[in-house]
Amino acid sequence: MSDRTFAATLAKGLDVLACFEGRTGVQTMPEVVERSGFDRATVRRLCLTLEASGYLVREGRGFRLAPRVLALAGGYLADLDAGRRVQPVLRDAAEALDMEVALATRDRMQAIYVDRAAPASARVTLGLSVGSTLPLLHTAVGRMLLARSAPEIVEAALAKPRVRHTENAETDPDALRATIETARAQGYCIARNEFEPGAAGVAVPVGSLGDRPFVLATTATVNRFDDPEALDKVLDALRHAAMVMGRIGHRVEGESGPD
Amino acid sequence: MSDRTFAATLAKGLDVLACFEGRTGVQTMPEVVERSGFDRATVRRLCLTLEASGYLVREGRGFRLAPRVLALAGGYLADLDAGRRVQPVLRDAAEALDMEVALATRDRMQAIYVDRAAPASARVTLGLSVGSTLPLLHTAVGRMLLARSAPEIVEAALAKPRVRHTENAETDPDALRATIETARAQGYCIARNEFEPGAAGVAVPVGSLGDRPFVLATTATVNRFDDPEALDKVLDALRHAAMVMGRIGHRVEGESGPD
DNA sequence: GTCCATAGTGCGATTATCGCACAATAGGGG
DNA sequence: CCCCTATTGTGCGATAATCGCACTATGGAC
Repeated sequence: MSDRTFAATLAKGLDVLACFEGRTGVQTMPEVVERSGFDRATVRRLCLTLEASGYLVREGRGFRLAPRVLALAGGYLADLDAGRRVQPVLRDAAEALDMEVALATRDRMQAIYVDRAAPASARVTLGLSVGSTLPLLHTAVGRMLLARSAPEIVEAALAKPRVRHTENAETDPDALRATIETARAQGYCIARNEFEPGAAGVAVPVGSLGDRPFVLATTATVNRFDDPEALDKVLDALRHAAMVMGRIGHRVEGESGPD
Repeated sequence: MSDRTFAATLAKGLDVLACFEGRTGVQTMPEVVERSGFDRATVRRLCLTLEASGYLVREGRGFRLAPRVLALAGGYLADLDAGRRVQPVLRDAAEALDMEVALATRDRMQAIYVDRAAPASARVTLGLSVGSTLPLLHTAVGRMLLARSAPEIVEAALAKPRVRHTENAETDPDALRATIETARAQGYCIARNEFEPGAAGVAVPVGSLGDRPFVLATTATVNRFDDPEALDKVLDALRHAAMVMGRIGHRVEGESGPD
């Protein structure tokens, strides 16, 4: 059926491209066929096109994402003016707290890191970077994002088949709803031991771009936030950073045009 | 003409998506029509599909890149294991030198930042972030990349219409070839005042992924590298970082499969 | 209200795309 | 060495996706 508002081939191509997220190493065509469910000939055509367009590179008998995809992310970050408006703030906060600090938003049913900073002393815990994704339900970032999302998003998140990342992950929908409600009410969210054992996260809101909420978050070992004073210090720093960063995406009127 | 190895619609869609790189703010459909050269109906169809697939978001009468594009970049970075293998090294080097340090590679005819780190004390100069692009000819990063690229790439770069970013930018092809050759010979590259007045950059090689070279680079004010000893210190730090980082993309055999 | 820029639709012609069946190639094991 | 299988590449007809023109609708500016 022909549809004037939808280019099926493009959508399929993007699906194929998405098959390369999350999997490290090269992917062979049979693997992509398996994951995408498309016909072998179709996958071949799409992969070759993606290669010709620079988004994939051939390596041996398989394909791999090309640095071209970074350019798209660069466009998004440039739009936020991340280099100037986000990075310095994250760095200052990270250094002040001696903890990793990240800016995140929501992409579909996941939280996604937009940018991050960490002091040299910070221990590498999860190895997250720009574009890394986290679950919405079992992280402070995710819950804070949900707290600022439309109810149908929250319900959709709760409806999805839940994966327990740790023993301590809360799985009861009502309890989760309550956590999210609390986050909304108190203006911050904290989660311990639910995504990664021994790790805890804190998140606070930072404006939004369109209807996309953003949050500032930090991660540390669980005990780091036990002392209320320590937690306050972290919250203060994050909120200060949030204030400095201002309303993300709020560019000065009329300066969107010039290069 | 039908082509079994090329999906025209996908390629066009990607072209449309690429129209959103580099431009900040929203783009209206007429603007995209202008830039892409496609028919209005085609652009509409492709934009709507990109929106449906989550790569664009509507905002008022225009479109904007969605955080979805970050997920692709995240896939690329995860493949490099950037969070664990790259970030800590960049951070250590940045702190040791008290300068911004970045990992870059080549995307088409541009240098592109893969990742970066900067100490809190570093002043924001250019506002670059992951996915930011730089010219190949007039930056240290670019020249070091060219020094490690196939001759035809170098010639293509030289053939492109050159833009002078500053008064001091070298424009003579032979002189540029010589600079690149020098970079290859001495194993590092330095450029001053050619891209941004008052700024200088230094770059050293760091292995490669497939046939894609990577470089480590740092930026500072011009006088920072005047003293040979200071330059040596910077080079040492960068080379040390390069060594620690090891051969990028060289994963341990057999660990590409498991999640 | 008119005017202009932008957005959305109908539809016929074209041809890109699909997906099967077949051929070629490449490893790997016996 | 040869066979067996997994993968890759190709021919081709049927299908319907895509194109692009012309027309209509919307909506903000004045």
